[in-house]
Amino acid sequence: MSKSLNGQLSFEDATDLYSKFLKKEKMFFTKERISILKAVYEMDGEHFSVDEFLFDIMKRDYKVSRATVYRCLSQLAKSGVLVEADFGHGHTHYELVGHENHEHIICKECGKVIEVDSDTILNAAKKMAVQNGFTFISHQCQIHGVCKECNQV
Amino acid sequence: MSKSLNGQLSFEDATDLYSKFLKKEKMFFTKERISILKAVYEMDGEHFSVDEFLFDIMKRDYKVSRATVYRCLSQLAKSGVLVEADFGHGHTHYELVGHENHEHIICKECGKVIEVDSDTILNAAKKMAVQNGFTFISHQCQIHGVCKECNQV
DNA sequence: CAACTTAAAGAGAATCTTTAACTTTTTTTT
DNA sequence: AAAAAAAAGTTAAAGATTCTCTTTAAGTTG
Repeated sequence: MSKSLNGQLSFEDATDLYSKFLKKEKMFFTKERISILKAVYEMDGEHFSVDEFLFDIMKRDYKVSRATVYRCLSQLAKSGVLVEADFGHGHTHYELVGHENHEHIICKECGKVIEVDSDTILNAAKKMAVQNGFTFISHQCQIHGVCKECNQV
Repeated sequence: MSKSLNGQLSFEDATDLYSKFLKKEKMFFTKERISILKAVYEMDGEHFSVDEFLFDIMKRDYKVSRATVYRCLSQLAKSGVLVEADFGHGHTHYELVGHENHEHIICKECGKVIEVDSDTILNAAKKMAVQNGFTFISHQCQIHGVCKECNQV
């Protein structure tokens, strides 16, 4: 499976992963599901909430219902295309699998989220999982702090 | 500030932290707030949801309303007594500040959560924050996987 | 390809968690 | 003890997500 230059999962590979998942679950690759996967790739930014996604989907004139979006994004997460992330904002965020090892630094003041990579943390996480008898799927790390701008105020 | 043997914040220190926070915010240390702090220390297990907490509080015959519990737990988190954690179960969990550096390994199948310590991850998280211009407050790391029991099925 | 069977989409209600608004009670201050 | 302020209780509301039910679309079979 190839990765695009910036490390993010390519659309082709995503399609592949998703369709394999659907096949395994005896589900079908419907036109709505295709639309949603496409729309995911048309999102800008590293992560999005379901609401942001719905807003975007409306702009792009895809006609898919709220419930279907929820169902499909959850399937995409199970397929290994998306990762669910929680920044403590009261709702789930999704992001494309890609740089497998990125962490989020979240400003407690303004809510800003930036992403960083850490092989150290990824490897440590994998090791911990194995040591405790788990098969490793993914990890997420949120670092809470106060950003430079908010500190200056 | 002393820590108890297992590294967890002692009740006295917690009381101290909370009362300092309340003073700073010009709020008072009411009997309900005392009850809730006590009840937090009477919880068993490393982490609890608000619902589990409310259930426990009823068992122990503390008479505090749902809203007050929500308000107070949030204050305790701001005071540095509790830490908010999200395991993707749809609601917030709280846990006592203590082993500052523990991570959660969560089974995707059965939802079981176990805790592990990692200095490596803590230090890496601190370093990342500083490198990106943030003052470090805390970090949380969730490792998703499948536990031994679920893998055997 | 028409009839059948099954799955998925859509719509909206239901649920669950959390927050807000308002009223009553308790504290604090005078 | 009365007046003022804060917090607790209660209930309603909001927001996110899931569930249920009906309709529509997809595969399947004869």
